Amino acid sequence: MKSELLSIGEMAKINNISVSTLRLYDEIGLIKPCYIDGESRYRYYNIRQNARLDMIQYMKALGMELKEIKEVLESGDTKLIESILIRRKKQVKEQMANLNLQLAAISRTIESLERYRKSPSIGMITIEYIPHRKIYSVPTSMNFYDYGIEVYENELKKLKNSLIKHNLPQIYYCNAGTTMKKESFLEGRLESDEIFVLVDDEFPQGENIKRIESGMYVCIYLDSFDEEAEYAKRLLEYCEENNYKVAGDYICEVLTEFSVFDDEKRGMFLRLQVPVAFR
Amino acid sequence: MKSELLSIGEMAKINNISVSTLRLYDEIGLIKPCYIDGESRYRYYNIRQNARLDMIQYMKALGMELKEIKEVLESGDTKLIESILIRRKKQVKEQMANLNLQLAAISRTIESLERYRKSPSIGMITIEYIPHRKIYSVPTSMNFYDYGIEVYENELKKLKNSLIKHNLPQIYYCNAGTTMKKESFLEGRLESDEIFVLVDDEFPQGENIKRIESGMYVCIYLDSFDEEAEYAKRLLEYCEENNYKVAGDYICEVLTEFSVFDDEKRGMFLRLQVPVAFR
DNA sequence: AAAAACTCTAAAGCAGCATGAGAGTTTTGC
DNA sequence: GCAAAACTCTCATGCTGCTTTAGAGTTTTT
Repeated sequence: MKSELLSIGEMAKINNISVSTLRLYDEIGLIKPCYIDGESRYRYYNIRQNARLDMIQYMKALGMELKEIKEVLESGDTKLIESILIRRKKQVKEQMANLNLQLAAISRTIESLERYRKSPSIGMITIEYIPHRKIYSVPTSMNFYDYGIEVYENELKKLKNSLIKHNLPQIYYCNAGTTMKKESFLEGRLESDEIFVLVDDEFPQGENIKRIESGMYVCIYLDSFDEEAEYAKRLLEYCEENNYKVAGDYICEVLTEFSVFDDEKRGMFLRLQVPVAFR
Repeated sequence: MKSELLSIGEMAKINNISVSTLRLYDEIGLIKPCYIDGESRYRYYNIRQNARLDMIQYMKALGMELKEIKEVLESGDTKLIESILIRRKKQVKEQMANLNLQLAAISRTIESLERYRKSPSIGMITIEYIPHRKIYSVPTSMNFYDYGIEVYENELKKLKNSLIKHNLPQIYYCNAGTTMKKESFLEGRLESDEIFVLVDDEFPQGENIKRIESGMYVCIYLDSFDEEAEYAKRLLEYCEENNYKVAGDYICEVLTEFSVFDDEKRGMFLRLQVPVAFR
């Protein structure tokens, strides 16, 4: 080895990069060794080439693609770098916004799982204070109680498409639910009114956003949509027996939904609820 | 087509997903069509399978890998989801931290390019107020002025390795520089003292971090290290002629470095500077 | 001179799809 | 009832930025 020349291994070491990466860069023409042995085909670099390699690593750290880097290095045009960087800046900002949403969603999901484990048993009736919530909702176009799960799935799709159409994050999708007018509930008629997803404060304001007021709710827990009718009836009976006055619309809330046990049925944990006033 | 069954295209459409993605999911066993025609091999789905597909999309939105999703769906274990999510949460936080650094670096670079275009011509002497700066520096172990660019490159590598060793972001690497003691400068001896990178307020505090005070500086601009000696001499002469008292150490600052024009030499834009006091 | 360390080329693998070719199937419109 | 349009099939390839592996050859160290 000549004293001024660095073998590929040495070059890799002092630049904290792998040998194969250097070979790749050679191949695509990002940085070519300054000398290649005619017989052995061994690559040799000059320490001055560090400058270029630094530049490459710097641009990479800015999130530029190798192709872009090559283009810039070949064109020698700082305007080009700038336009790429400005574009990149936008990208990064978008990514950050997405990651923020993701983080919030992950936290919600973890909480949701925790809640699932600590939750009361099926059929249990509780009286709870529930803080206010925000929902993104669309009215149901068919009463899915009259039909099967297929219609419910359809309505759910409509909700999702509405989110997509309005360019809204779909990541809230896990905490869904439906509402029913107080009157329908009191008269024992099952008539769906709206379908919704719970959203948090980070969710952009908009037309389909509503607030559900905080308050005391009578709740019953169950784990399948199939039994909603029966449990809703029990809920109503309980209110009547105890003379609780139903003070608002009925909500069927999906607390946790992890379809992990079955291919076709939603594996759920539900809470039916009505706000009550005491007298 | 049977009325309850959805073709792959329909299934794709209502779920806002591509046909090829569905085929992929089938292949890897994430979600299998509920019926496959024996002759045509056409895939048919049931609308109930939306639940599972939703779950998949939700988990994907949380940043989980398809492999992990499959594992979870097969095991049916909520603990597994949770452990994956907790891991994922850390990842996301790291990514956000990185993106923040990236964003700052991109902004710095864009500014740097702007400055490059608006900068005074080579050899021009200016008297400027320069705000305070923070640097990450290591002492030079050899006086690179006595040797060639190779030794400078070596010192630069040491600086970089020091950053890596202390697990610090390397993204500041573009704005480097060197210092020289006031005494050396005044006596016309070129003796390197430290090599540094400029860092901003987001940079973690640590042992090698120093503050360079704000103040009035006499500066001279140039575009190659090779001429530093000559321009430093001019700078000194200028101070003497005008009776400016040198008030601190000499700094050679790399304002912009884009080695785009040449494979081997650092294509630079430099500002030599000394703080001065007026009397 | 043998052993250890290094380097070469060429190919495959990774994730999560997208795209395309060429052949077969189902639906639509008249 | 039949052609055309639309859809679907399988299989293969490509994308990014590398990493890994295999098998063969070269340098350096002992």
